[in-house]
Amino acid sequence: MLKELSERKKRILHALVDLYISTGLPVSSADIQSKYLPEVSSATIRAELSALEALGYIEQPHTSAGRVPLKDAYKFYVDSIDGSNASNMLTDQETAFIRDNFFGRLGQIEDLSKEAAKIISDVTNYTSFVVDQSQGENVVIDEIKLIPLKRGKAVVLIVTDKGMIADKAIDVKEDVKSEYIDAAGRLLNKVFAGKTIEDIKHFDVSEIDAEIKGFKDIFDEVLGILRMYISEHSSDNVFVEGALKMLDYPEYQNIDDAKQFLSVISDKDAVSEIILDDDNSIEFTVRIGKEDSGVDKCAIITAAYKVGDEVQGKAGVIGPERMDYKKVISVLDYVKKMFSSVLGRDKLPDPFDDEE
Amino acid sequence: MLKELSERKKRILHALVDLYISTGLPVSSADIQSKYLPEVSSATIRAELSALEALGYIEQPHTSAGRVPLKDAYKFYVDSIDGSNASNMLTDQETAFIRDNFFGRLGQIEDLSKEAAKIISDVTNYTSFVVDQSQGENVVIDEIKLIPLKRGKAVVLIVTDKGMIADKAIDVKEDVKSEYIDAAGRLLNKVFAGKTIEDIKHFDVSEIDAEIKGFKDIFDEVLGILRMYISEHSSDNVFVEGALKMLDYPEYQNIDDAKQFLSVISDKDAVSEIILDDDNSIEFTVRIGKEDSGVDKCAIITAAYKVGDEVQGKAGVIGPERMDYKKVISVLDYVKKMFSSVLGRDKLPDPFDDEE
DNA sequence: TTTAGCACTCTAACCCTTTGACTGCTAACA
DNA sequence: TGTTAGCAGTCAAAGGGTTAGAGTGCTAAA
Repeated sequence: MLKELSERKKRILHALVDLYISTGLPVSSADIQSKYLPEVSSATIRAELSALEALGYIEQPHTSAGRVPLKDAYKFYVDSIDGSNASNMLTDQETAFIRDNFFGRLGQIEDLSKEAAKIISDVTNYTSFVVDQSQGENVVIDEIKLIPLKRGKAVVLIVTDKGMIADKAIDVKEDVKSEYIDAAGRLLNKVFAGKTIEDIKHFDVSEIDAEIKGFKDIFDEVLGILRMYISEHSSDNVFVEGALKMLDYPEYQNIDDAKQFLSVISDKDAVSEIILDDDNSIEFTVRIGKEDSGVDKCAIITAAYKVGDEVQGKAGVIGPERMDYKKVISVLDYVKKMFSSVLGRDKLPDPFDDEE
Repeated sequence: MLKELSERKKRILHALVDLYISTGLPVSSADIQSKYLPEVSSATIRAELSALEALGYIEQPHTSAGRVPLKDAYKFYVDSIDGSNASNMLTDQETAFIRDNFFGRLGQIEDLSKEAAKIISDVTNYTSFVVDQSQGENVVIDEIKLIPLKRGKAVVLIVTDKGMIADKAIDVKEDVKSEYIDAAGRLLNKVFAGKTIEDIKHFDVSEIDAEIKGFKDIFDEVLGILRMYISEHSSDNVFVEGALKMLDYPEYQNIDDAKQFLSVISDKDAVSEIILDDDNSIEFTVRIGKEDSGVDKCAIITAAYKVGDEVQGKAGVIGPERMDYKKVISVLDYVKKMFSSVLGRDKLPDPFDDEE
């Protein structure tokens, strides 16, 4: 199906997508001729367009209209940029903006993900998302801290190799001694430290039943917190920004489409399903017009960010099919580097101060 | 301005608002006559409508159209229900739904607020909000805990009389001794314990400059966390549900209005500003067509929920002016009771089990 | 193979007319 | 004096016809 096109056909197809991306209007042979191929006549281009239409790359909304790209045309277009030097599409201001915002935020992976989503949306003007997968099932519990407060409360801190995953206040009996809490803490560490989330899932309480007798209440609370984390965490690590920006594009001037889009995008489970269902090993994914997801008429560009060889999460953009792919890919590429840099303390191309 | 209307004018005005609420279309004299006042002719009603128009209650979109209610008409309409027995508007299913959902959730005030917002939106089919004010500026800091972790990190816990307000990981130098952390903790408590959030706002660092010398880094981090809390917390306790439901109403079929509405409603600061700027002492507020807030064309109904005499927060609905006021007021009234009941452990009209 | 020229097609915009839903007014009536 | 029936007047919305113009496909010549 993807038969090799002649060089001129390629140029024409590329020009057509380019024009359509910037205007959103059907592209005529004259447009292409005047702005991209002045050396041939519009009649020639018309003939080529006819051929491209027969090949299924483009179509006419009606007989006397220009051509509009179809999925294959976008795919062709995306392929033609992916290989090239994407990141120099960004202006110096833009890279500076991204970098400054990225390093302005220290700290938690959550803040970082959220910030990244905001940055991507700000720079591209499309809806963006970040799914953080770093806190997955192979997070190892380093330590559990039990800190007694006043009034019969205590705080449980669960510290992992990737940071903190939970901090909840629980009730303990008002009159409990601090030695008791300490003992409970030691027991909890004995039981949980070194285990992964995956381990906890299949955890069998009866095995250690005898030991925990005296600390049943506290033990159950902690187990409850861990279980909660396992069941709820999947939606906690999805960050969507700029959902309303989609309404600026003519594709979404129809209120029903807009509503459909917004309701999908504000459902974090749905978002994470859409994002995560493609192959983890591919660094860039571009999907155009995904019908079954509830966000048809959309293109989704995803980049996996890694530390070393391990995928830590995905960041991406969701926008109209007619999207500024070059820019989006450039931005995602740069953000990807930022992520690797911050998370893995790699060297960055630009000099900056960040001590470990 | 609120001159007393004749009984017939009242009936006609009430009928007109009723009809307009259910259809959303301008109401003609014949509509009112056939469905509400068959004993007089449409001509008579026309004469009355003319009078009501002169009084500023209603208007015609254009000469040959029916009448549409203006703000005063809605106010009149709302007044006419507020006094009556509002809560029997709800079906048994509805009260059961509210009650079950309310008590199904135990626990944190945040979960409760969020759940309440969801319930209100589900039952009324409008956008709802809950603002929790129980964690205001007179929260007293009980204690600050500094807990050292591995790898040069430490956790700061700020405990208040109302619960925990912050728990952030901070960096400390890798080689710092635990005595140092303890000392820093003692200093922090000396400085902050017993103070309110309000106090912190006007806190003058220079006063205690000498003492904190050795702990400057940690001290600054904690102060940063507190400042962050002060500046950001106002948006943490605003819960909005069902924002997209507004798009179902014909008033918001225009994409620009919809966008305007959504952008206001998804900005929590803006929401809390809109909600909180009216008098705290009034238990029910109905505002119709608030121009300056960015959500004109909307009516906002707010109920303050209390424990004892103290306002704990506000819950409400934001919807088209043409809103089912009776139902909304009934729902809010019932939710109000639920809140008082759960938070204050009052007695409820219905029997249910809730042990202290 | 490319090009210029031309006839053809189809949408979008515009204007004009018609329709029908209301009202306001008036004259008659209780 | 208040109410009503009847009727003329008004206006928005819908329908229909025309025009303008943007673009194409085709053809014949270069």
